[in-house]
Amino acid sequence: MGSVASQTNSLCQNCAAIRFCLPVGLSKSDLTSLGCMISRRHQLQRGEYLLQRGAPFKNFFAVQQGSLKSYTVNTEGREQIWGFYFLGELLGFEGIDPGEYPYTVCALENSVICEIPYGNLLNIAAEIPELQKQLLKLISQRCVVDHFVSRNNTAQQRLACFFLGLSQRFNRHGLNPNEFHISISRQDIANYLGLTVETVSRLLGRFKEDALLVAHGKTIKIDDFDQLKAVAGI
Amino acid sequence: MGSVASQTNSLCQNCAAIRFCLPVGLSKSDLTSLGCMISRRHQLQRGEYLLQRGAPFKNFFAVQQGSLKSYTVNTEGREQIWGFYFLGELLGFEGIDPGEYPYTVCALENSVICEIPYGNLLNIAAEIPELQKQLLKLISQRCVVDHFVSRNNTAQQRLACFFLGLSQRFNRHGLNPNEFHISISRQDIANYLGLTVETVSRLLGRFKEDALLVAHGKTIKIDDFDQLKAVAGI
DNA sequence: CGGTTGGTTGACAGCTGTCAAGTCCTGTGG
DNA sequence: CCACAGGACTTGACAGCTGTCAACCAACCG
Repeated sequence: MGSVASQTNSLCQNCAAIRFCLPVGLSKSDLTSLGCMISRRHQLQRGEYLLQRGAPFKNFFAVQQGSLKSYTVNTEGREQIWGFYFLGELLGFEGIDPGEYPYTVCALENSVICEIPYGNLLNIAAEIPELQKQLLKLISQRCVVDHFVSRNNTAQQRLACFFLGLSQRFNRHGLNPNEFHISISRQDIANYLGLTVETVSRLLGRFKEDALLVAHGKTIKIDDFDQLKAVAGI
Repeated sequence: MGSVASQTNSLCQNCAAIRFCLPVGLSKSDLTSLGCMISRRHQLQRGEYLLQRGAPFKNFFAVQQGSLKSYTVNTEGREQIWGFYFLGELLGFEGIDPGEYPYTVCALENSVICEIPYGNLLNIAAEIPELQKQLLKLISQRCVVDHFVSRNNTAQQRLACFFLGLSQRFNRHGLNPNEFHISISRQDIANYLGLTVETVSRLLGRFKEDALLVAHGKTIKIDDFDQLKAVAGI
């Protein structure tokens, strides 16, 4: 797990996520204060860990580049994925109450992650109303994201919901909502949705047949949004 | 939907949830400030609505008595339950980002709910560090609660997880973790877990046979915690 | 007492998981 | 550039869990 000593005062100003991460609505001086909050930036290779389940809660993290997944392992040794994290998204706050992180987090691709000490963030958020608002907004957003796929849905509905949710998130980030690249394996998709790889694979085949979307490797191209929504049941 | 004009200055001081709701760690004067935040208290009969999906986000809510469920209805007319809310638990923050509540909330039994205008709460939280901390802690708690049951689990694992989670929450509230009363119907349990009533009913029968727990109507009595955890796979 | 709602139990079908084999992709090393 | 190895992904056969449909029982209430 690498890290870089950096000129923290410009960390946020030059970030690609400035329009939707924590800095939304901040003045230039407030932005500098926030940048100074960032205690370090983790540079992770694919498969490297940002944190381990049970580690004492100290920091929030924000994705500056790349993507991550969080997961736990149950007694049977099965991985259970909580969520995926993309550019500008926050993670770690589920550790506040228990005082330790409830999940392990690892990089899906080469990634850069900002580490923000929680205590400092609280202090500065109390002084900058816009930051406080945005902090809560991002947490709220995350809660909705993780409810987007319901346990009630059939396999087909879940998978459709999953892609619609991704599309929505990427769109928010200024990316193309119709075609995007994810570093998530079929296994991880299946796991996140509570399905098996085989089921996911079969459904992707069916989605392609029905001209809903094409998953070519890690590239997703949504061909028929309305139909996909219909299939998703939303 | 009824409401009571009230002496807001003492609202929090006499509440049964004072030790785990928002007031944790507050001085008496801070407590009064918080109490004054409460714009009204909703008194709901069973089945009455606190809010409807799509209503503009304005307030947080805290459960002062009773219990609630939040849910959406999909295009097929199927109810999809997001969560249940008990004494001292917060709800509504999922509306922050979208600017509207993403779910309908209705009372599972006769309940009393504190309404806390979001803007005011932010202002006061910025001034009272303990309140800010507790606010985030409660939100964090909720995020973990709703991840307690994984989509990966089998029906049996989900149901076991569900009761373990309830037990943990009630324990936190100073109630008996081994035997408790819930106002949740079998249908709502099934729905929350992504199962059918029939499956839940059958599993409850099996749990009883295996001496794990007895569900007599709405009363849950956990007989063998370790075994139940083993079944839950946690 | 009867009607209604909620809960339980049974029979059966179908979706999805399991197991297995085969194919594609990617990175590595010659 | 090619060959190869290993993993990721796809496809098929089959079984079993869970959903669906139906009937029945229990509790509650007018």
